[in-house]
Amino acid sequence: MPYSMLDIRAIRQNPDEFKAKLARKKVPAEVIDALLAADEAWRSALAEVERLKALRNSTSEAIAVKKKNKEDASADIARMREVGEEIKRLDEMVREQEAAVQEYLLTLPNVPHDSVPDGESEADNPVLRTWGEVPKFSFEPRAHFEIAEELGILDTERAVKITGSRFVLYKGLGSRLERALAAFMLDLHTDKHGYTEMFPAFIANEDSLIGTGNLPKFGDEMFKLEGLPYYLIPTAEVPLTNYYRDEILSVDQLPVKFAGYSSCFRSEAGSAGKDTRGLIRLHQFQKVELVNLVLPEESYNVLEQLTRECEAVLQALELPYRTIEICTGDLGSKDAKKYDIEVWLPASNTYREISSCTNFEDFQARRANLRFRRDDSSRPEFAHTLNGSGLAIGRTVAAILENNQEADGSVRIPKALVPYMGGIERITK
RNA sequence: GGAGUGAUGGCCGAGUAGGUCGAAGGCGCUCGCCUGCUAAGCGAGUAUACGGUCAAAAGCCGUAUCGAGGGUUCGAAUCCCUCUCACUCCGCCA
Repeated sequence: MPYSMLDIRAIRQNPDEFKAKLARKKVPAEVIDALLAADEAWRSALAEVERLKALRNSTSEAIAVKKKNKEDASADIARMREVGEEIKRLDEMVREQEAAVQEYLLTLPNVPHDSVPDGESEADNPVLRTWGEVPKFSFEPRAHFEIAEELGILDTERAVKITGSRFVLYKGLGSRLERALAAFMLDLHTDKHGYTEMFPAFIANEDSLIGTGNLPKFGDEMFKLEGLPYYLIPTAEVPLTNYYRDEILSVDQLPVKFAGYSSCFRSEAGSAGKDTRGLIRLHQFQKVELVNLVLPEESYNVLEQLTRECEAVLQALELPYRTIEICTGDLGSKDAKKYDIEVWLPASNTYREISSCTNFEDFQARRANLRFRRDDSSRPEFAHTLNGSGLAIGRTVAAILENNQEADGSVRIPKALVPYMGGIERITK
């Protein structure tokens, strides 16, 4: 039952190593000490209550024998009645201590991989590679939301009326473009990269969200259904990673490669005032997400491969991008190592995140109890999980509109997408 | 939403007047034997988690687990309560 993101036994054996590694994620050493103290208290209470339970079990057997032989067992029964009370009391203590240990383990962040560069913030993320030519315009490039409104393919005002701010409504060829991108990305990943297409429910339960690491810490980043233990998924990562939760896979089932299309819902708590216009930051956006479940020894190779698979989408769409490596100061709580892919957005004259590719190692697998067996006689091991956006569709739309805009306000459809647009090569007024 | 039935190990499936049941039996699987291929046959083995022991693994010891949680009891797969899920029928519905 004890799910944990970190291996408590490993922490017991090498507390200093964990303190040092977690210090890179700004976890004070005292937290590890407190965890170990709670763990010690839990284990000693557990040892005591198990000793009493063993006594009760053996005595109960003796009572059964005595009764069968018509002997008097009342002294044993009276004694066990007291032992039972003591067990009840100690069980309560064990429960409390175990909950305390779990609380620590569920809220501690993942350990960053040794290769992750040190850094304080996103400003310190090294650029790994840059692809494509940044377009030159003979005019002042306009923002995607201006282009889109003028072309009549996006209606933000009415979306606000219908729902509220940070929601949009695609219309006409805008809607078609969304649909075309989803289909194109899914086809690319299933046909070229060996993924299995998945279409999950957009609502997940609490166990699933604990499994991926969204709960208990990040509940306020999601929309919860009122009165129900359900949340709108913030990404298809949640259903896809939890697909094999509480299961033991055989080794020949690995690697698992799922490509899932879904809407993604985010409360965007704490982002007031940021990216308030356009398609960059919404409460709902669509995304094709890639999830990999792999052997531990392969996960870092797979991370490189996964990143290339996501980059392949931008290359096919002829959109300039760069790939950066996330430093310790910018690394997410769940992440062991992460690359971001950033697409060029001419209107803001900057690269903007359009995909994150992350290796969680066994962090999620522990929480989700997702294991595999190397062969029939070996013990189950935790798999490694990875995911990457391939890609966020709203931001891809924004990138196409801005990079492919023309002086007359029209927008070129990337060649690879034309078949998905029913042959339409250009969106005009 | 209404009525009913059910939930046991990888699968199927025994087991309710509480007692040595982690749980019969079968299937599957693994290893070995045997048969000049295959099939059949014979023998052995075949859950998970946690704690302890150990440098570690194996092994060994202990605890827990028969949908989940709680209760009764010296003792619960078996009795009681609550919940969840699945299936069937009715109603409703894209």
